[in-house]
Amino acid sequence: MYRDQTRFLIAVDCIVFGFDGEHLKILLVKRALEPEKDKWSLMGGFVKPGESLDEAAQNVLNLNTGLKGVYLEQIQAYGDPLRDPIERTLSVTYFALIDIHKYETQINDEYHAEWFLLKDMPQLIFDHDEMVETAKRKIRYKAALHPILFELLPKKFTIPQLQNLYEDVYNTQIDNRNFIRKLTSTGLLIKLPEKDKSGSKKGAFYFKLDKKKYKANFQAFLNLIPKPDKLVMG
Amino acid sequence: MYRDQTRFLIAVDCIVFGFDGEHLKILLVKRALEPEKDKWSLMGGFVKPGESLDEAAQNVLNLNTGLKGVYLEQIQAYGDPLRDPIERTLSVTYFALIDIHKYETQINDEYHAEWFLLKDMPQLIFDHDEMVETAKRKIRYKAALHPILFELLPKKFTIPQLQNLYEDVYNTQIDNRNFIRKLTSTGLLIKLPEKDKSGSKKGAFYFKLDKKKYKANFQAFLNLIPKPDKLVMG
DNA sequence: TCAAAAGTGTTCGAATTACACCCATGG
DNA sequence: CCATGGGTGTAATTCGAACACTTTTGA
Repeated sequence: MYRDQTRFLIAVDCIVFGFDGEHLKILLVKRALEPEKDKWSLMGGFVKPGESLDEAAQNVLNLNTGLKGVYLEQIQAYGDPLRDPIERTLSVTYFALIDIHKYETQINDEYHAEWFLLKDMPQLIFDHDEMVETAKRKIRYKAALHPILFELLPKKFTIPQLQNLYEDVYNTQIDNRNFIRKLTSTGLLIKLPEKDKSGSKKGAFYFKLDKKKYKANFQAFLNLIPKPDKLVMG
Repeated sequence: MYRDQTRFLIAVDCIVFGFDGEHLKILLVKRALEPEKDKWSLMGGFVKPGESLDEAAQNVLNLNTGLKGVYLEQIQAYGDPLRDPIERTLSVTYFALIDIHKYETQINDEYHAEWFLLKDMPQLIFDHDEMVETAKRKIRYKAALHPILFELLPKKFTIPQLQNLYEDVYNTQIDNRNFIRKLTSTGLLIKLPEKDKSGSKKGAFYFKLDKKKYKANFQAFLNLIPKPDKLVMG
């Protein structure tokens, strides 16, 4: 068999993004064990026998927040020998996109996770800050071409909400007429008869995703961001 | 410390691509140890204490081929509990892009790795076929936007060579006038005075990469492939 | 001299941008 | 009635796709 080979701890760490209508946020927890106990950290956990990586990530998320069936995507494996000072641990990172409103209270009550604006999040333990940077790059890169940001919104959402989201993710201003035209040309949206009156007197129509088209066209290239060439991607 | 947690074997597996002027090829080895001894396999190896993942991948490549400083990029971690029948092993895959001609003989003489056309490569062990499929998707995805395919060519190369490469990777025909125009508009190429006469009587001018611009513009979006929207990406 | 590949320009249509006004409503 | 954000159309430009002929030279 594979004698004489070293075995290592394997962890998954989740970068959980949410959107409050204005800004992208990240969900952090206070680390429960030494070292660095009570410092802010990504939510993570060790992979257990019998768990695949994807399952481990879903379990970590469920344990820390109570959420199930969340949109998760593997980002990268981090294997620096010294990244965990106690014992060498390989970490596989995932990003998670969740509808912040649906779970906001639940999270704060039952669990001790907390949302932070990306701009003023605290420093994290180990190499977690680097992981967050990579996750931010990855989400920008991917969302420039694929409609993943819908995962951050409720089932019913308005176009101004969506535009705010894109504007925050790319830190840019988007012309609303062009944005709407491109958006409707994708055929991904279904207009609902109701309006959201919370944002303005006139109210904005709700839309929902056309699930079938969403799944069928997920790999197709979008171009909702003007001149993505100027953005630094990677 | 982290007691009561299980440790696992960690491997890296490299999907090594080369280009013979006509077609993309993949470099495979005969597996040296049981189980599945002497079956075709990706080149891989266990991660050792003190080795980062990137280092482990470079070492695997160096051990199997003698190559150093190769273009390597992490693709994905595979963690299915049963993917290795002997003992659970996490595998982190990398793709490598190398100039096939520079190393062709060396590889065949000293090592027992062998180049295969992607179209008629043998079946591989474990989940290696799936890894290759993912690597192919990844390289197509990335090369549609970033100039990584240059890594497959010698320092001096001709535009027809480059076009063959793109045509093979995307299994499509590209109009040479449009291709040249887009290519020169990137400013990445420097024309050399010499010609390559091996491909035609007239001969084709050699070009080399403008390394500075290559590095500076690596993240910029290219669009050398007509209508990438129609390709399945992911 | 001719076969075979390299190299070069222009036209057309589609897609993207820039841009300004009316609409609906709650206060 | 008016302030606020939501929603709509058009013209100008840019970008990509389609397309055919001339050049070079070794055999």
